Amino acid sequence: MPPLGPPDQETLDLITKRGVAQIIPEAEFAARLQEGKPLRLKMGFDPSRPDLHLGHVVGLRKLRQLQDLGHELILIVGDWTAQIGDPSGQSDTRTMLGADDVKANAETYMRQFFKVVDPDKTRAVYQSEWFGKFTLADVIRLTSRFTINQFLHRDDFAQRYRDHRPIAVTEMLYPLLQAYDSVAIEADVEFGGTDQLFNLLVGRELQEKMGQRPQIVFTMPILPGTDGVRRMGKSLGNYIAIEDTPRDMFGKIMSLPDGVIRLYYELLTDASDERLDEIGAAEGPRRMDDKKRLGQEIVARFHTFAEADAARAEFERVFQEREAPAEVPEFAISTEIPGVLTLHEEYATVDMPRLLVSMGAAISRSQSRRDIMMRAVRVNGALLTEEKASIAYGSIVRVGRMFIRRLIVGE
RNA sequence: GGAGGGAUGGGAGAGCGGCUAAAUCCAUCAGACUGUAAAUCUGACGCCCUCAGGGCUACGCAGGUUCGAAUCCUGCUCCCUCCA
Repeated sequence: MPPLGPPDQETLDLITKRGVAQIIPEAEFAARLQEGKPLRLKMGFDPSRPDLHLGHVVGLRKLRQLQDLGHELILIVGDWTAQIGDPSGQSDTRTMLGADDVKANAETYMRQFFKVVDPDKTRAVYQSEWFGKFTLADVIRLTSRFTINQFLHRDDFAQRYRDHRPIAVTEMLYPLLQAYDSVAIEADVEFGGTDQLFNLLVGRELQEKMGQRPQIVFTMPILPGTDGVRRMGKSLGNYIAIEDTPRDMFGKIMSLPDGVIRLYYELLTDASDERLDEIGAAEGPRRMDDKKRLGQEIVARFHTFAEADAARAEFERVFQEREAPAEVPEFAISTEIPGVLTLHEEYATVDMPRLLVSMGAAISRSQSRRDIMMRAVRVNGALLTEEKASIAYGSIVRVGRMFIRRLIVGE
């Protein structure tokens, strides 16, 4: 590893300005980068939710940039905090994950994680390394360092308190545990979304109280999900997963409201500031082209360039030209399949609503009927209006935009 | 320990004896349009059937009152707030 030199101004700007919400205190962060030794970068991870999406990638890219300067990432596997649940989420009671589940989830997580972050400069540690040994006395000592008043200032708590909505005692513990993690690993910088600000600051304060150099707090903007409004999150169903197929990843990006494209470029790519301004100002077809390029770039990062190009071509073909995709999944029919009435030499007579359920196009016959009534079902491009139909083998059945299958004869 | 409030469809949230498969909003799905799986507009949105009609389930759980209950009563379970 080359000796750590201070970053040049350009790199420093990229790290501290681009896709950053707040660095506290900023001057000190710059100073620490000049110290010439690897900083310990801290990032937490909730092992009950091992699926990474683009919202996480914003932070991971930042970590990567710093790793490339020689700094070291310490990933905290939050096997204890996961049981509490972060207050910023909906307050659902969590069940305790078994050690095996945690481990399996952690592995899944790492597989995705290292698509962005450098594994050679990453160390994963489990909270149970220190909390496993914690005694009640330790807990009391820890809690005694803060007041309820401080915690009630946290936005989320303040709001709920004002609205007379519940705040669980354990929720108070969450920031404390997270803060103690920083002490345990002697973190130099902790990263999180802007919603994490409070927790990160508690860590900073606790370190100071315990005689350590307080960590820098580094927050990043929250990436909106595919609805363009709410934060990207698995529970909200508006996420683009790192492991989505190229087709889905591209499609989901195309389904983003136009208004957030610029932000996506800003938080997820290295596009120059000039380019960002262009994107913000683009109108008409150019806007769409920017969106397609974004899709390609992101698909390429998590898959390959070839797949990215293919995803774009496929999208244009299927959704713009309204043609059948290059590869249509097949569905084999036989008399065993509900909805198939009789098989003839070259065609089959079918009960369409029932067949569509068998094919997975709809969850119930009622739903299928509605689809047919709403003119959403086509066979080889021709609108299907009757429930009883004769369909030639090899026909392409399409329901809406997304569902498409070729019928073949199977055993 | 005391007082009070609540549990309704994927979510939020109306309804408070029949006109309620249950307003409205969000989400979802479809159609039109288009420059996209953008935006906008329109429509659908429990399940089943021999389907312009019919049937069966459904408003925390279990009973009850009633010709009829998400709506009233009783008992349970769970949740929340406030006061101490």
